[in-house]
Amino acid sequence: MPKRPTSADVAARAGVSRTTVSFVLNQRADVKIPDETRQRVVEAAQELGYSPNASARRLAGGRSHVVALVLRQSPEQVASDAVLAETLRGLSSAARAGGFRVMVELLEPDGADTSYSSLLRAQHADGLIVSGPRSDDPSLRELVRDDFPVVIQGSLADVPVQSVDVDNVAGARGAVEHLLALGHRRIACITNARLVYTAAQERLAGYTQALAAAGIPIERELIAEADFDAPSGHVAMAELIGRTTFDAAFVASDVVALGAIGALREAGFKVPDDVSIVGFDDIPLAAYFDPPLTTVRLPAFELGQAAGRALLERLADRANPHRTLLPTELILRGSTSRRRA
Amino acid sequence: MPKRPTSADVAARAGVSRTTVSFVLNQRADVKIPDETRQRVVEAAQELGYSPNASARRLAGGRSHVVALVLRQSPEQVASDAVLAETLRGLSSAARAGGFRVMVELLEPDGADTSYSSLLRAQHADGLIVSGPRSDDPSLRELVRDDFPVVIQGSLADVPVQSVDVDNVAGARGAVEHLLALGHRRIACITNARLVYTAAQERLAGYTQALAAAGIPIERELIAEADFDAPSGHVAMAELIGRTTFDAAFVASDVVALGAIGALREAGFKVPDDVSIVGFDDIPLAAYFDPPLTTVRLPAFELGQAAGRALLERLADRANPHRTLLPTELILRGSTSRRRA
DNA sequence: ACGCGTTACTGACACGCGTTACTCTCCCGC
DNA sequence: GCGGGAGAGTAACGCGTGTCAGTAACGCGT
Repeated sequence: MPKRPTSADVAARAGVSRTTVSFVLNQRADVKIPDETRQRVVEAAQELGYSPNASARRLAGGRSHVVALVLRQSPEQVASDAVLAETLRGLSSAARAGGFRVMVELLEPDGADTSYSSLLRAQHADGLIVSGPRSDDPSLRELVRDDFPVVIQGSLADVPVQSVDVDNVAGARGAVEHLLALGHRRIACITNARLVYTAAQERLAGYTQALAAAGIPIERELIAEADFDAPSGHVAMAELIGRTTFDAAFVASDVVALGAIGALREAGFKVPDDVSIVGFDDIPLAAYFDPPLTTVRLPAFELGQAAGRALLERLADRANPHRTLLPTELILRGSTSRRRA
Repeated sequence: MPKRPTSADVAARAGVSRTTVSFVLNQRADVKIPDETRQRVVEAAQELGYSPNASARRLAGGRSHVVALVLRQSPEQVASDAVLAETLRGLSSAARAGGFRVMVELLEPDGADTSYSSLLRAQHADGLIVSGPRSDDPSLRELVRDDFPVVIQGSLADVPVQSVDVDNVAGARGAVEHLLALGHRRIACITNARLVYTAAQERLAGYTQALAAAGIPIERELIAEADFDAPSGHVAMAELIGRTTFDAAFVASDVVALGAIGALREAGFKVPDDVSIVGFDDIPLAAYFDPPLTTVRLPAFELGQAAGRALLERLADRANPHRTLLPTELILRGSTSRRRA
């Protein structure tokens, strides 16, 4: 491994001082450097293959130019999170645009491993994006209290912190309204996760709002909880089938919906002829389910990007909205049809 | 944001020198410090909520204790890479065990954006794991030439660098042998990606090896190329159907297989009655396809972990094998059946 | 000749830590 | 009484950069 050149090497080669090198390479507008000198420095740096040492830069500058994405989810959840990759892409894109790099911190589930706060305290990162937070996360509250730059991806009602999320309520409401418009009246709901997760609560709220607006009473027995993955969707749907009847279901996650559709098939129901299904997320495979899944598109890339931008603005001390909600879009495919006469 | 305490603050509070603080907190075995003093320092650090500044540490120590994962894939590829999350988890787990953190660098596709080499040159990271490399990547060759710590996840024939991968050839061969054992003789193959990707080449090689071993000639028209996602699988299968006949197919990716199954369904073929299908990857949803997909399990978590470990060993200058191949496992589900008499 | 402003730079410090070489004290053996 | 060694700890340097205060040279008006 060859010794890396330092700014002093560049300075020597260009015949100027280290300070000048710094000025030139950082393009400081408030210092006048003639083009001729500037040129010499740039060339010298080029020839030596110089790139400034990140650590030294951070130490001197006080900022790391790194943002960290903290994933506060269980392994199963991460594994079945079909949109994580897209979100990460969005975040990465936003970070890059601001000259930041991205770190990822995967936490062990319900571990006392709240070590991620050390990311900030050790200045490993300048800011954090916390995904899938639980309200019972003490170190998150602590960070917020100490006014560290944190953006939550998701929502957390009672913590005063900036957050970015998709409009789960409106998305779910739209999905159910679609089913209503098709003439369905007995509409079941399978949540995407247990109701300790706010996203699950919100999507359920969208469901109840839509029904309420249509003057349809909410029936407890039409609602079942799933838990992120397809197996839980299978179980939930099997329960519903054994418990009551319905001619449509809003399943608040495509992955869960796939499991649910399997249960329907096993019970002899056809989708959408016997039961219409609307999912949520629009994972890439949803269009290839059998039947192709009507679902609510979650703008995953944009979500990551919005979170990144929000954090960067926070870091730049610019005022910005406390909460950003991204719109969803209903994607019509083959898993819903008009209620049979 | 409160001012963070430094080691000098801890030293003052404990009534010792900064050096002693450093010795104690780094648990240096070669320096004798009485327990009583040690205790005082630890307490002082605790009370102040001290955590050492990562940048300063790196600068002084010369190592960043960060590894970076470079994803050299197109957005579509990343989005449909169902195992990325798992791989990341594995890498993260290995890194954490070694006291490292993980950075992620998503590259724009075929961009001249080879900036990731700056990750190392700027000492942002101590080592790199490059996923999905293309052989035509100049900056990768450059890094290898300069002897930077790089581990490739995947394979790259003519670049002398350490690599970790799943045994694609054996996995594919096993899949096809399974089809042969069921009595199938006309077996089609749809690749998981274009053949510029080595993984696609290898899986295809497994297919041809299995056929060759069974004394079955390879027919060009039984082979079609897909491109990571379900739509491409749909197209590829439609082409095959229009071109020839077969009673089984090895589809070298579950995601692609889902698209392929859709095409079969549209053409009026039943899986597995008319055509048996074996996939590859065992994505979490594979068990919930209709029919549940027989496939080759790719140990994604272990792959990430192995890559992380390999890199860490490299960084510790320990000798280690040049190439690690992880075994796959054939998962039998419902998409394959014995050939009809 | 002198003051003054401008241009084009540079010297030196700060950032927070790891680490080497060194000091000081105390005690032990002779 | 004195050399020597172990124990306990420290001063000081170096890592590579950003940045402020400062300076030398020069032009220009009077």
